[in-house]
Amino acid sequence: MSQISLTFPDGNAREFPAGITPAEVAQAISTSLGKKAISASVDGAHWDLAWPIDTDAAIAIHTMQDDAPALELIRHDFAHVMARAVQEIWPDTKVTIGPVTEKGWFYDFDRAEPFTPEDLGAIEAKMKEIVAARDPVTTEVWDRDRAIAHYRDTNEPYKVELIDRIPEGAPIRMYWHGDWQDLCRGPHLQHTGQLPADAFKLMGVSGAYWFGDTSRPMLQRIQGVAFKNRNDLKAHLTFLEEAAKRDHRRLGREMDLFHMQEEAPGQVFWHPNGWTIYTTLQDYMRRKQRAGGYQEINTPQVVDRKLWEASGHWEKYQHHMFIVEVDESRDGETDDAAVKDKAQTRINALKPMNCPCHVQVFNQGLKSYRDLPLRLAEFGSCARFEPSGALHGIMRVRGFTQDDAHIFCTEDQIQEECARFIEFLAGVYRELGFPDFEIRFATRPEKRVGSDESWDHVEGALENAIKAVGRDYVLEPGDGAFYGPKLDFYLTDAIGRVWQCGTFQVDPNLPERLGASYVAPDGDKKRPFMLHRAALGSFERFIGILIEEHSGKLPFWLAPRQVVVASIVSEADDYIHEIVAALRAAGVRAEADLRNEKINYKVREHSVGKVPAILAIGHREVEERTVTLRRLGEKATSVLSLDEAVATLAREATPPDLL
RNA sequence: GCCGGUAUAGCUCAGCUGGUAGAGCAACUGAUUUGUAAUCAGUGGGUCGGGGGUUCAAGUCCCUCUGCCGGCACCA
Repeated sequence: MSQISLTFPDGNAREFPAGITPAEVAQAISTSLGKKAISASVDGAHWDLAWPIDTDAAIAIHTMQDDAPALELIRHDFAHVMARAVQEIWPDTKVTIGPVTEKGWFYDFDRAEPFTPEDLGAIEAKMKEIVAARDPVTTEVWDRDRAIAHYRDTNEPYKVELIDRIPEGAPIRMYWHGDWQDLCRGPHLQHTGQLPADAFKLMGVSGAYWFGDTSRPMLQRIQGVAFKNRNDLKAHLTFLEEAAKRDHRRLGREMDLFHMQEEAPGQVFWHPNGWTIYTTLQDYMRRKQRAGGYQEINTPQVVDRKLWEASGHWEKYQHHMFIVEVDESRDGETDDAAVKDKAQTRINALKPMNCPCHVQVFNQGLKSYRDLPLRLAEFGSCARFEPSGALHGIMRVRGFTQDDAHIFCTEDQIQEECARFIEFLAGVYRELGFPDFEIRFATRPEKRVGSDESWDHVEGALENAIKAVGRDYVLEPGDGAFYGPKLDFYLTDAIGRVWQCGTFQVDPNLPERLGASYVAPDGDKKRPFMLHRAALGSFERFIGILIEEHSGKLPFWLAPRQVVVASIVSEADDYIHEIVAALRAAGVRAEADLRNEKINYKVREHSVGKVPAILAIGHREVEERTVTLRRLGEKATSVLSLDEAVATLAREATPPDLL
């Protein structure tokens, strides 16, 4: 038998007979490692202890101490244990796939009857039995025909499909957890008793399409989470509870920011507090854009279908548009049948995006190459008929306002404009408290318009721009629009969710369709490029992210209610009016709380309401012309003179770009 | 859009196998003038999401529509 050389993490190499398994390697190193081993890395691949190694390789033996492989095995084996439990309880259930997810796993099933939330308890109980049984996990490689025949016999059509998807030459592995058998690429633990029976939880049932294919019947997905021990599970469940407390939908109600209702699904009714955040943010963006060389415009909401036909949206995007039909004969308010016969209905659509309207502005008058780059910005209110299942608070809505702009420029100006925009966006994000963001670079898709030379040039411009400003990017090959590449900018919020906010798209197509042109130096008319870009994305989503990021405790300058001046005794009322007036004159959003309540009550109420500063005023403050300041979330208080307090708070109320 | 769940007072929720609705907080009224996360007492408040059906009787059972929640799909 031939020998192979295995190199360990410490750099030492040892000879072993070919076909040795990691289990045997671990045993050869020491009996205790042989007992503790759960899997291995072989040339970087996660390797089952039972798989033979046939060639020279770098090897590392993993134990439960190694978090990443341990968690992967735990979650993966739980997926199988759950599928086995389900099939033991409901033998008519067909199994499909069950991959590991970020905190656990899911497994999709095909069963006529829906799983109920109550069923989850029964499944969990059965899973614990399987763990307690300490059933061995074993594996074999089968040939394709045998595997297919097996799954035909056992009436598991999804597994047959899966085998068809396994590329020629790749091993088809069968695993057994006790007597229960599944097709799986592995690796796995050695027996079910290695699973922590007190560190998993089934989280729910939902629908899911087989490989995302909406034309197929829906499967039922059961999701679970699993950790190495009970404490980690508890920590995760606590984290979920905390996340729920900072949910913008909950805080939106508690802080009286906005509401939504049935008659306008996916659209926001902003209350005074919420609208204060919105306008403060908008004022900020307006100043930033002006400083960044943008000119602000405003364009119509309701636009005749003719424009959408010209832009291509009518053909490609109609299902997402709110269509408005207007009978123009209504003008005369007549009942005259003859007039009604002549009635003409006109079909309009609410704009789902601003770009076609911006081209109309560009097209007015004659543009020269000297006008380029021309940067037209609009806080553009858009309406999109998003599918009902996509709606989510104010993060995914049907009516929203973008901090949109379109830059009309020449091909040679794209790189410079892209770099400028990335710096602009980075500055905005930094000032808004998001110094870190991710750029995803989406390149040419299969179906596209334009020559390869043109794509080469434009993609190169974007890549150079990213490099020029010293940023990294994640490449998303083939994800660009059919007319040009794009950059998307992603923020991660305080609970780890990733949101797309900013975008930068290169578009030679729409200027072409809508006949935009400029006069070039040689006197010829040429097509400009159009760059679609947004930094915040939409005010609605961005405010939702801000709320969740800060658990409602917004930075002082953005807080809708900045200071409450609360009386301890009613003799302080006159002085409090004076304080409030002084703060307001200095640009601070201040209000008085003169109610006949104890200071404890007021402090609690305004703390719950996330007011960043409370000034408590009693006899002492009146006499000394001071204020006692208490910051949100802090127990300590500090005494300041009135002038000091106004100066300090006024400074804090100043937006970051004006400091 | 699809699968599942869900809808009771302003909010959070209770209401068992059908017998015409309750609590806490909030609101309102009164008393209390109070020193940093809930002062006390009293009062009012709900066609139980909409529509239809079964039944002597429906918040409760059935159908349907709508919204919301969790996923899937979508987010050129």
